Amino acid sequence: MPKVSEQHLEARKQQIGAAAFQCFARKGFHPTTMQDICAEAGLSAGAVYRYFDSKQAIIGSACDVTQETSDQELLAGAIETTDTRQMLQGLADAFFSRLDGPDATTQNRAILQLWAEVAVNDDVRGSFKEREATIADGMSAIVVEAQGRGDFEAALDFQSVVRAMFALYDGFRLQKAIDPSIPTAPYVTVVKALLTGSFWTGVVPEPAKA
Amino acid sequence: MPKVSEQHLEARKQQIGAAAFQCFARKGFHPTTMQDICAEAGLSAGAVYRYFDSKQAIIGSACDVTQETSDQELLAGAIETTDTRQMLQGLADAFFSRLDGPDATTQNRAILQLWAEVAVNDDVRGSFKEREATIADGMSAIVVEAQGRGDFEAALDFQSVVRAMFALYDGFRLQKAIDPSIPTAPYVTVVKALLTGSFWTGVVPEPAKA
Amino acid sequence: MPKVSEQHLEARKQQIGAAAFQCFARKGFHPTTMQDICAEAGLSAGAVYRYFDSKQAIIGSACDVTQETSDQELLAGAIETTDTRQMLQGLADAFFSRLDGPDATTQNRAILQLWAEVAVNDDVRGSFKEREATIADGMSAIVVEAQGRGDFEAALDFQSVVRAMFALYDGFRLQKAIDPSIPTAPYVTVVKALLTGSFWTGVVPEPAKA
Amino acid sequence: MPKVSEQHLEARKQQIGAAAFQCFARKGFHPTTMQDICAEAGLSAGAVYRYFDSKQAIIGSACDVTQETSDQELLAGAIETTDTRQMLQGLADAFFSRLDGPDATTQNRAILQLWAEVAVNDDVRGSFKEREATIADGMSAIVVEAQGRGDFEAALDFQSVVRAMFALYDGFRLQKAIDPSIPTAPYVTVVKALLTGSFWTGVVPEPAKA
DNA sequence: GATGAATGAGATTTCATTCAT
DNA sequence: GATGAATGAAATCTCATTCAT
Repeated sequence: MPKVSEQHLEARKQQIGAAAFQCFARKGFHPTTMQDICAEAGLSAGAVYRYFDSKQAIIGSACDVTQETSDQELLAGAIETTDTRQMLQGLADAFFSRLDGPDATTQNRAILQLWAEVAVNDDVRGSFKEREATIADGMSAIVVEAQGRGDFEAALDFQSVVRAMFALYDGFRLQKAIDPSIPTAPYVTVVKALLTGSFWTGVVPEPAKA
Repeated sequence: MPKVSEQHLEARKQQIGAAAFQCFARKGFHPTTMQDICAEAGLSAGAVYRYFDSKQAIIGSACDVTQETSDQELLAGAIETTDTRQMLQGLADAFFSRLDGPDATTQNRAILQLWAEVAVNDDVRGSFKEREATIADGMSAIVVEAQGRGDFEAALDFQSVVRAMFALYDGFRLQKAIDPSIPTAPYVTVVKALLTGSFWTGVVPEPAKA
Repeated sequence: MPKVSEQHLEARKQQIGAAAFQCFARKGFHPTTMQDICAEAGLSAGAVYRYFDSKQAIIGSACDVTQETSDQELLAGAIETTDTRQMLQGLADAFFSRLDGPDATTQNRAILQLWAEVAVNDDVRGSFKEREATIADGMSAIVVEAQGRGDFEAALDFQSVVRAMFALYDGFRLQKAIDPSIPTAPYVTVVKALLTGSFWTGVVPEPAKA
Repeated sequence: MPKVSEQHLEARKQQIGAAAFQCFARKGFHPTTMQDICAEAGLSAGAVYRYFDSKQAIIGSACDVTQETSDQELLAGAIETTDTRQMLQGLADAFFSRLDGPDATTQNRAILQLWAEVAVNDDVRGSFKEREATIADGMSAIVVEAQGRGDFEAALDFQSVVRAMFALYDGFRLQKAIDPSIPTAPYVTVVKALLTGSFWTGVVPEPAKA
């Protein structure tokens, strides 16, 4: 009966992964002990090791899980919208709404751990960059499109524009990880204003090349 | 002659702190062993423990050192400029130039470690938040001023504006920590464009409530 | 089946405690290393720490174990005897016979370590005094009884009489700890003589208050 | 000028020895660190090592110092008294008065440490036994004399009698080390009573072999 | 002679991992 | 499949001792 086994195996991995995730968000990867994970998962050490080869493997798995996989879908939906402003606002709402969920703080803190690990651990950096690249590609397409439509200044490096969008998201996530009481809504308003031209209300000089 | 001793003590602390900083940027706080730090500092374990009570103390010290203290000066200089655009551009140049220094990558990676630790370790969170608050206050003054001058949309929550500025900085730092080859200049151009109204070139709707 | 586990746990604690006891008697508490104890117990460091939280805990446990618990029974038996002389002789035989057992020297040396520790370590002093008090109470009852019967000089402070009895026991134990070859029997004879009036054979003056 | 040097050297040794003694009484030999001793003596580590080769040497020296050297004189004085009772009372007063001096507790606790060490450390055992033997010899002479005079039961093993006297002294010292509040006077009364026949007031049987 | 910074061996303790049951 | 006792390498930290100044 490989089906049952398969399912069971997947379920257990899930269970252990979720437990580990909690622990990691709470204490960080390295201070978390296997005992912590076992206790959180309600399993014995032996059991955990049946499903994961090592603590590193659990960390690796947690790193993979950490990044939302639905990013793609959000982007795919967005690109069909041809009104740039509307699309940006939709995207912003979609992305930032994830920072207000019930376990957003857990998520955010775990992601901080992930970033720190990625900066330092070659094993997880690879897949991290890959995933980032995928989303970045999706965003790039959107940015280029908007530039084509004449909504974003065409002279700007589109990759840097994508980076700025990422930064506005991740940088805020960082702040909420450290202080979860920060309200999301007014921040999103500012982000929308920045991206859609209602932030700066002063004089705008003639384009560089006049 | 306590002067000599005092100076020596400070110098050694500096030396050990710098060594630890390197290690932390390279491996993270917890995977770094005292041996690593001793080797990097060229000292024996006993010597290191004459200057720091524990590894935790070294981490704490590194966390304090990590944040640039010159932020204040930059802001102090900026607030005297009354041309908002010019001021923002100056600020952006000043801040972002720090991400291209010779050991910027070390700095950036160490800061990732710091963020991760702050999210998880009450002992370092306190002083971290304090320092952040100080800078945030400086920025707030600038933002409020700019809103007063009619350069930033007055309806925007000024705290959120500050957060967005932080995010644009820290979020990019995160990216450079993970991939140091990213060029800073085009990103700074985008940031300036965002903040000074030359990013969005499409139609700008009438203010929400006209 | 918690029974097995419970029993196992107790057995292991016993085993480790006994091993530690040997080591302590051989080298003293502080010069004994955990390695010594592990080796004596035939266990790894990790195993030992599953049953005791720290070396201090092992010392504490050894201190508790060190004092014979059967003292009470001896005294309980004694108090039923109404012939003071016979009772004292029985008690002396019972107590001192313990100084000639196979591992009496180990015991004696361990007790020296205990005394030294008690004088210096608040943590173990408490329970030590408690246990001593219990035995002292038992002895006191006997002494008061004997005074009531007119066998011991009534004017003597009964607590000091008890102390003298303790001293005759512990002081000899001290000697045997240092030189185990000292024979017990002639010493016991002297003790009996002292307590039952056949030691001093010279003139006895009239009682103080004549 | 060897004289000055000699004197200086002796003075420093004294100073260090006294400091060490305090520390030992307070914490025991092994938990006492060289730093403790240096601090107590008001000297640097280097200075201490100029006068003592090692910590062991300091312990050894402390062990030598610990035992009162005036024992001999007391005994020498005593043996000239021909009234056994008077002599015993004088001896008891002389010896026990030492347990009430200002730093008697320090002394007592240090001696506990010494005993524990002697039981365990061959290096100090030798000189300890020697010194004990000297005093024991002095006491033996007194006891034999008293037996000759018909004051102590002649059938008793004189060495065991000496041991009993030691025990009454050391055993009480042990008690005072642990609880310094115990009063000495009533105890001495009991000791005198035991040794001079006024303790047991009941019927005394005929000598074993009549 | 004196200092006290430095050494480095060694002590205690933890924890990822294994394996007999 | 699951358990959890056992392992032992490795980490943090201490402290007796030395030696340049």
